[in-house]
Amino acid sequence: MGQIRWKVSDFTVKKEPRQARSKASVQAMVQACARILERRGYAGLSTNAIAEVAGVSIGSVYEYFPGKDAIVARLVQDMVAEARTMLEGRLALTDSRNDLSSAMRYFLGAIYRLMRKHRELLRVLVFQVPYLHQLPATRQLEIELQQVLMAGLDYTREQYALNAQPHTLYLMTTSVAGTLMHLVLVAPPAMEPEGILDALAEKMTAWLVES
Amino acid sequence: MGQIRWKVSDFTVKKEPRQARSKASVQAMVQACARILERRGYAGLSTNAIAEVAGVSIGSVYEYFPGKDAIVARLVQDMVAEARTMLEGRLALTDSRNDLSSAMRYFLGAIYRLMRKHRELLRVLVFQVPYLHQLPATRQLEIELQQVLMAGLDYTREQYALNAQPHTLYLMTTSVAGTLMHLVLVAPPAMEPEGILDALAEKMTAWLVES
DNA sequence: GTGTAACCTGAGCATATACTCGGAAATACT
DNA sequence: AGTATTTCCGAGTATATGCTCAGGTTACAC
Repeated sequence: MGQIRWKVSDFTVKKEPRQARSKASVQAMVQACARILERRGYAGLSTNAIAEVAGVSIGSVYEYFPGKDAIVARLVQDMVAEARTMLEGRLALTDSRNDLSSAMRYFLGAIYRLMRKHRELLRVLVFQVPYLHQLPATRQLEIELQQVLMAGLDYTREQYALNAQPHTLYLMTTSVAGTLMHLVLVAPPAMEPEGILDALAEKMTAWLVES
Repeated sequence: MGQIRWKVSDFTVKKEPRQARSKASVQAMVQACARILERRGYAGLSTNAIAEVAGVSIGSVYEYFPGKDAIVARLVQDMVAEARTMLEGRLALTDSRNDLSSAMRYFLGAIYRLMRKHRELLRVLVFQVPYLHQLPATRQLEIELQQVLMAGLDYTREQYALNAQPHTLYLMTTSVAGTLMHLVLVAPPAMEPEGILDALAEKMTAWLVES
């Protein structure tokens, strides 16, 4: 019963790199991890492969990570950090737009482009990495996205009379996530994403205003 | 580039079982596969483990399947078959209801309960099996769900003036999928599903009528 | 009953991957 | 320059998993 559990110790670093040389090595391992995941999938990820692609020896890998899962966790952590800074920047720009619908559309577009940029890597992380949901970085991303959304709502609440039912926010996030996931990872390229994002933004703002 | 590819030969049976004895063996292997996936995850799935849990020898496994992936494919195929018969039965009942909103709610509830029933297995299949989307059974399920939805719409179109934009159907399916996935696989049990399904059904019918 | 085909067995081989460890090389410190 | 610390190396070991094959057992047709 319940999901299979992983020890947190599997996801923490063994030793903190001190010199610039070792910092570069660690970075190379994480990058190599990303490239292998993109090209060979999670099943094709091994510590030996990471060492080879990163251009370091297998011994160095175990000097800083207890295993491949810790490297994946570090990779996810870095990606979440990138997403956070990017979304914060976009949100600052969004504030200047006083139209709720266009602000929503702008925000959706930003998230879509970010996901699109890491298409293959995201596909492997979501559909193949068993412990993704239990990673601290993943949980943190969910929390922060929630906070960003709430902040945006609080801001626009002063201008519009938003009447969000308790379930509306949940339906919004899960619906948007489902559509974006399908659009980026599953839908054929023939499907025009911009028009769909337009419609999605329109529907979501309608939920907020009319609910 | 693009996703990692699997050969179709990896998913087909090696030899068709003729006697009742061997049919039972094959069924036992598929069941064992399901139990192992639920309890140990995809990483814990091996042909040796399948043979042991199924109570047959490792040689018998390779008599009928080229590898574990073929057994997983067969398992998915069986689950899709179960889902199809169940949904067809429910759809027949749905026809008798003339209220669009309650029919939608009824259908969503049926899908939710079916997913809930196979919670852990579904989680592993969706989040860990790399080739799930490329399985014939998976693609077939998507097509059939689409057809079921279209049929339901055609039926109700005679009673309501449904004005579905080209993107509305896509947004509906992906949104519902996203919400159901989160509700079943991610959301904490504390979250009350029935109320959320109520709200979801209401929103979706609103999309169909007002769009 | 006898022969044939289907079915089953499991020890064993090949391969891949995780991970160690003794020691060399580079860097920092004084 | 001398010493300590950090970093790196990679052959080697342990283990797990995929998969084979020669031979035994069961079911069925005649």
